[in-house]
Amino acid sequence: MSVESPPSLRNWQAVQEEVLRRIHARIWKPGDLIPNEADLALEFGCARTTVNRALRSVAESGLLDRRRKAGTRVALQPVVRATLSIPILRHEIEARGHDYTYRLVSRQMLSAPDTVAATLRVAANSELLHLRALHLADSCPYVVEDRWINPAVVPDACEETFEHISGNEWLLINAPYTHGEIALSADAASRSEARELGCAAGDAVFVLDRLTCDHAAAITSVRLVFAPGHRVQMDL
Amino acid sequence: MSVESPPSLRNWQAVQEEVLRRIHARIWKPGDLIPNEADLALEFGCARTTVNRALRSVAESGLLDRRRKAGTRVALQPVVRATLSIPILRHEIEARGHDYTYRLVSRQMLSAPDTVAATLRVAANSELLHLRALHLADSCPYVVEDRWINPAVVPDACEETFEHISGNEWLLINAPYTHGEIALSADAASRSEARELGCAAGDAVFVLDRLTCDHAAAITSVRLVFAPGHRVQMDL
DNA sequence: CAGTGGTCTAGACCACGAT
DNA sequence: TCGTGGTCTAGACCACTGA
Repeated sequence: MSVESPPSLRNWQAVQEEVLRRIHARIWKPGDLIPNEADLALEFGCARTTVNRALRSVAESGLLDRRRKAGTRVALQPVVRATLSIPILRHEIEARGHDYTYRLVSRQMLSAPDTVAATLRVAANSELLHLRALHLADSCPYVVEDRWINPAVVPDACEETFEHISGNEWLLINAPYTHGEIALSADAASRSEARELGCAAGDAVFVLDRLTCDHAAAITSVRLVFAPGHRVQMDL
Repeated sequence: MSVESPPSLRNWQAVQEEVLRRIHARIWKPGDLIPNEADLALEFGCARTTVNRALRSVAESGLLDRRRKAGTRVALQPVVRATLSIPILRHEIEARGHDYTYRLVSRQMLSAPDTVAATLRVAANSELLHLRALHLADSCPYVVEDRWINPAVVPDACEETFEHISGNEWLLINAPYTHGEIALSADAASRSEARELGCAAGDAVFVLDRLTCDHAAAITSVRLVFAPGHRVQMDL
């Protein structure tokens, strides 16, 4: 008597695909309440756990809204989420098939300028380690790295010359962080950046500012200024 | 006789925290092989499933490398991953506490220029719907939207005037996609962009190019040119 | 081949939160 | 209050892949 008895979907990926198909085919429309996990498990012929895994995965991608008791709804306005992978600069350059060169421009202990002190949440005029370096791809300037390191958090950094390894790479290996912030923007190249990157002052450059922290303490802040034409790619 | 009997970690978040703590405290160093799931389950006093959930979660964040038979290792060079949320422009502006205004600049069926045809993977000279619009925050230009829509995939778009709803919002609601690509870059504002954004030609502007597809078919490509000073923020 | 992670199951209890 | 998703469990089988 049953109207249908489709082949069982026995793994969570198959369930996920079917769910995506239904959303996509508008069988479940934006805003619609979809059946609960137990019912879907019955329909699909699998355990509720499996349905849960599939729905959780779809929800993480933003297409479903799930709330206890309220049930699961197709998202009304799916928020586009894209994951940006930011490899170590050397790897990024080598992965593009270029030769990587690193050149340290300067390394000094400096009294923190106000803006930097505020960003790193240290007292004004604290002594910080400042690095400026250039990363090159096939001998062409690729990015300028301008970095402040908080020696109170990573004292070992003061022992490192940074002549043969970049702050970027050294810190990623030696200073695990718990959280941080990234900001992307476009800016006009300053005179010094232009000189280092081999472009004209005022040229539009892609800028990445990053702050990484270990619990409450700021480890380092960095400003990466990429040569004109740089693109960051992501998949949806 | 047992050397230790720490309180059980009974949920996967607690296990995850302990794992992160050990990585962070260098108890498990980069490159180290960590105990297998069964052993950890024993140690933590929970089911292997729970350990699996925790380790999978940490691995997704990039701090662990997991391979069958080879076991789980602390990542040698953790790749930084950050998730970028790209809301509907109207929501983005309203979320910042500004009044949102939308202004359609032009809407025409046009023969696809070569570069656009290549991007959307349609025949050269195909008829495409082209939109150009301005999104304003508190009456200040915020972003220029320049969009090409493939009517073969979303025929309904031809019925829409786009005078009161942006392509950005209409498509997100009416044209579910399966995948896509995003590219971020910095560019110099063109003469027309500068006029529309109220800045000077050549000013550095942040640009987001996006292509969204439904299976094999390209739905739309869009170029968003943000007013100077725009920043995109992400958390780590 | 054998050890590891990947997954499924059936059942259970719990936390949240809409009503 | 009580239905829903969130999670844990113990056990099982499987897929991959290093040795």
